[in-house]
Amino acid sequence: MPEEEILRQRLDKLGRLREEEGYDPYVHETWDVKHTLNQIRAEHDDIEVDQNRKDVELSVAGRLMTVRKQGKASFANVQDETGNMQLYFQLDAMGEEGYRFFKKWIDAGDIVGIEGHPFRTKRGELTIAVTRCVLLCKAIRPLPEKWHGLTDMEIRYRKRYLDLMSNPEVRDVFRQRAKIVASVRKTLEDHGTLEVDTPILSYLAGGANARPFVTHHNALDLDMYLRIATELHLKRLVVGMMGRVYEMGKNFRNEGMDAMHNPEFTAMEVYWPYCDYNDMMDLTEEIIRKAAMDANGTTTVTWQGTELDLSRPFRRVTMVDLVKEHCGVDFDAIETDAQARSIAEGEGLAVEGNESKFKVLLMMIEEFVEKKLVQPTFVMGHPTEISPLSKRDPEKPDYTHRFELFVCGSEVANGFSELNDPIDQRARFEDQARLKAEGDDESHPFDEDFINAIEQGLPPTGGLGIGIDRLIMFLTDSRSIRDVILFPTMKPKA
RNA sequence: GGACCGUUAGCUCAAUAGGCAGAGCACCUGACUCUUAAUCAGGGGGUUACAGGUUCGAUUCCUGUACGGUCCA
Repeated sequence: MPEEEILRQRLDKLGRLREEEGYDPYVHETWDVKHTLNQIRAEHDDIEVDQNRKDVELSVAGRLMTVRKQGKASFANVQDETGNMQLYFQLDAMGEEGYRFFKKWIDAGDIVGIEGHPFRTKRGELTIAVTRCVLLCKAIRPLPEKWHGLTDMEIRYRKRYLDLMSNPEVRDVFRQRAKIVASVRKTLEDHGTLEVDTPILSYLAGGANARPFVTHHNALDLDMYLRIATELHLKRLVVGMMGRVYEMGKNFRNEGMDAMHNPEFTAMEVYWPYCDYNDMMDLTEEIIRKAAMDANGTTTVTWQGTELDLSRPFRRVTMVDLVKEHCGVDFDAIETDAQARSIAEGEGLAVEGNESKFKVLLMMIEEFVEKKLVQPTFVMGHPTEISPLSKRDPEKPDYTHRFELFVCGSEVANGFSELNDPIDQRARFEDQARLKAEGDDESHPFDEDFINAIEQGLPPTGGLGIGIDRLIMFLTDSRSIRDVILFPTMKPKA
């Protein structure tokens, strides 16, 4: 049946309901919901077969998902946000008029208010024996198939409301998401960290190496950017003596989409003055462990068949040591860039042009190591060249006190001791500007006011960013980032 | 960006060595006072994603496009 035909039929029925009964299903504003369905299931589990507790008055509301109409007695299943329950409609209990109205006008997909008593059928199912059924809202589009649910991934993402109503387990993922987010906030706040809001719309998109989305402010006649990170604003707050601060919110990066990337995603960034990257690694572990406990009640996680043990300390190992371990190459012994390039080529890596040895080190990590980091692993010691905001390792100034956390081959967190030497910071930005001039559109922009801020004096500070969507993916065993974002970015269909 | 796969009724899926496009759910009519994927009887519902090509004939074969999925970069 064409969709318009279904709509036409339902609109026709709606018209007849208004005409013949003088009943408008869209005028209702409230229903006194006294019980949720799960609550009833828990409280009246002791009712025996064939027993009807007429002394108990129930009042619930929800969407009818299946309807089994018979002559003078019918059944249906109603769903609310906690679960679903069978309803028993019986002429004798509802009265002639109430039963007739139900049978003639109420259909699967409609929203109803129900009053009745708990009882258990001969087949043993806890059921509400309906005394009153009020049509609170009429649906004029059909439900997805009741047995298989909605399986078409495209429709599930584009019309999430259909996915949520017909696949209850999807709602559980987003409940877990809320628990994880709350848990992260609680952990941070337990450590005296203040939640703040910094601009999403900004005239400079810094704090990470990524291409921003560009928009335009008409009144100012100014191109503006959606933020790619919160870092530079949060560190200004530390300069301003706000102490420990964090922000959890959306970042936007103008890049490809796949199972791990959505153009808009949720990140949490936190900055603690007088702490370093080791403290941030400790904090990362604490946040993740507590989130797992709060969401799942355990620190053992299975993601797509791989068991992850979050209870043990996460391994901490430098990039140089990882390349030594996985490729047998000692970068500390490499003198020149050319030497590094030829070694990488010997390992089968296509190195083009004049990559520095530090860029080659990064490429080797990405190519040969990252995928193998299944259990949570802090990769440390990133080259200064690729870390324009990180403090140098005083022992090895070409490297920084930085880490990234990898889980199942994916980056979940990134943190470092913050660079607070304003002279060095200016030089790093100048390097980035040079890269930009050479055509690198992911180079970090030069932010003069940020330099001014740290010229005022940024205390020694540890900073950390966590990819919240990815963390949620691992804790909810979700294959794609789209499964943990309610309305993922989709290309328009037509 | 590349490779592969998918797109048939609102939903879940069939079908043809190239020959009238089918089922279940949902929808409409009727029967039924313990059903639960209710059942029974009847009915309506299709530009087979879109655009071309080959052919007497294309949903099926070919080319392209769109959207989606999986893997790779």
